[in-house]
Amino acid sequence: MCHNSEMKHFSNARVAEILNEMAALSEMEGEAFKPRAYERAALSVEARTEPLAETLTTKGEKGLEEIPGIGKGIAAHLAELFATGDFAEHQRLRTKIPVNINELVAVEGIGPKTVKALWEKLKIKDLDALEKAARAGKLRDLPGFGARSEEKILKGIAFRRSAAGRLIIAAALPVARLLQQKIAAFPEVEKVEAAGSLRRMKETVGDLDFLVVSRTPTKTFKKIIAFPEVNAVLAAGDTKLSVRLELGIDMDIRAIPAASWGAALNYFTGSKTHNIALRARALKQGWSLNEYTLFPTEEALYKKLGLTYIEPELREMTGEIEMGEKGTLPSPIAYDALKGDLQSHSTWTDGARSIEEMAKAAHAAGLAYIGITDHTKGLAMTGGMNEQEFVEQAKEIDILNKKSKIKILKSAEVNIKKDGALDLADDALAKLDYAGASVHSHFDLSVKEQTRRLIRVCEHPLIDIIFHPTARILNKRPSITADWGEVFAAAKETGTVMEIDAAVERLDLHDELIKQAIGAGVLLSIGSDAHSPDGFAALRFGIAQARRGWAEAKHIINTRRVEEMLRLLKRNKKSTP
DNA sequence: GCCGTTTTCGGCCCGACTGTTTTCAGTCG
Repeated sequence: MCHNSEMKHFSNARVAEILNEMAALSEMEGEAFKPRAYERAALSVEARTEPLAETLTTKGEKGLEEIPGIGKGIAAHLAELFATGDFAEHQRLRTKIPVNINELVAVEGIGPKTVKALWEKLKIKDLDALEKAARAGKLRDLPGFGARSEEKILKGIAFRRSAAGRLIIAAALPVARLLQQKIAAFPEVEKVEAAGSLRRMKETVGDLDFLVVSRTPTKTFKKIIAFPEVNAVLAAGDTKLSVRLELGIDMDIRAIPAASWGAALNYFTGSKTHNIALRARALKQGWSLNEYTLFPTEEALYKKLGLTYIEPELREMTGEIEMGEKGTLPSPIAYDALKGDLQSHSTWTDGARSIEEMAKAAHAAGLAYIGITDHTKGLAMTGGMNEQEFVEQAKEIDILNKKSKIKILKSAEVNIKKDGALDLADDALAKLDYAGASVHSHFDLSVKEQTRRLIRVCEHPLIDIIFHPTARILNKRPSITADWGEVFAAAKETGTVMEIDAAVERLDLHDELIKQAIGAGVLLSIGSDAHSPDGFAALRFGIAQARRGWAEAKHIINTRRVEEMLRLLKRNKKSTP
């Protein structure tokens, strides 16, 4: 039995990391099914809001077993982890191959088998050693490796490094909220807020910036230092505390007087270039703006500057000041504006839950309709469906729609082949309520080929939406390169909708391209890309990205009721003369 | 290692693509 006081601290994110490491380790062992089991468990843990430590304390191992993907085996491992700081099976496998697996497999194109070979033949443990070996041309001696593999790996490392130290917003936000709650609960604390890129809902954040109004700041700092989430103290003064979080990023906390809350919040929210422009504007008006200027609210600050209030997501110096001056800023889409979700998956392919369960979860998330967009046959890895299977799925959806509280739409995520052709026959596409298509391979075609490929999809009369258009994976795979001006022009011309995929590791389209697409007159959709009921929570991040791209509700088709949304789709429009 | 209104044991893992290969291993969502 473990008692709470003796329990080691592990956040859900950290547990998920360890489970993913177990997946890789058992993959190296040549296990066929265990890796998938560990991966599923990791996904499940990552998506959970309640800390596992709490589940374990209140409900014991049985409570852990209730989590989908966690059974007796993993529950026992986790109980051991929380009690002792590690578990025997993990230690046993790690001793065999003592390398930084998560760091290595994060490089695109490197998987567990490669990691194993790298360790056994070259004793490569981490990214630095891998880079050195690749530069020295040592990798090409390994079986199955050549000069091109080295090149590819070096490219992967470079991309990985350029992203290092930044967390995707979905990983940072829950921890920030938790820390905020804990600090807010201190009796001497009057106010606490997270500022910085997190408040601007940037796709990745490099650190957390907190502002706090406290009667006894040093006392507050002391208590923060004692948080289990804090790994090390970098600096601790009277007004500023800087710590390294277990999360892998730093956190700065600044104690400020309540009277300058607005100015400080504004200053520490950024962006830097936005702030510089505000300060220059103040100087022009004959006064000086800094974080200590006496503005209790941001609203008062913007008003004094002669600007309409500018939402944090818009503060990236892309014209917001000029428009704030003229009062022509867009009203960004509200966080509760979506009436439906247009991309989700079920057990028919790689989703974790049935259509019925996904529909129920979408309803619980406040949606009125949901599109089921399971994969097509070309993506065999996901169990992609053929034409006949779509017919069968349609029957199930018809039956569910008779009793479902929300409208379930028949759709598909059709795979786009190298040349822009699709892997599902037109007559199958015609039977759907709408169809989306997306790129899952051939990421590095030339700009010309990639552009032509996407335009060809736009020109298909039965593809209504292009899902995750750039195919990027945050911190892992760069966007495909295409002439987006040309692609958006074709989308506008053909009435093809571009998606903002809200999946936390995608956020695709991203802010800049969203703005460009809107400028080109293209309509957008926001899709959760949910593979489980938890997946709908991601919609929030898609909306944030839309706001950062200056999208208003009118630009996003699924802010409309289902009939109205469907009328906007290419397939339901009368052909223009 | 998980899961079960077809199963508490035997299913799960489907195939395209890449880079290296003369027949295949590894990655990917």
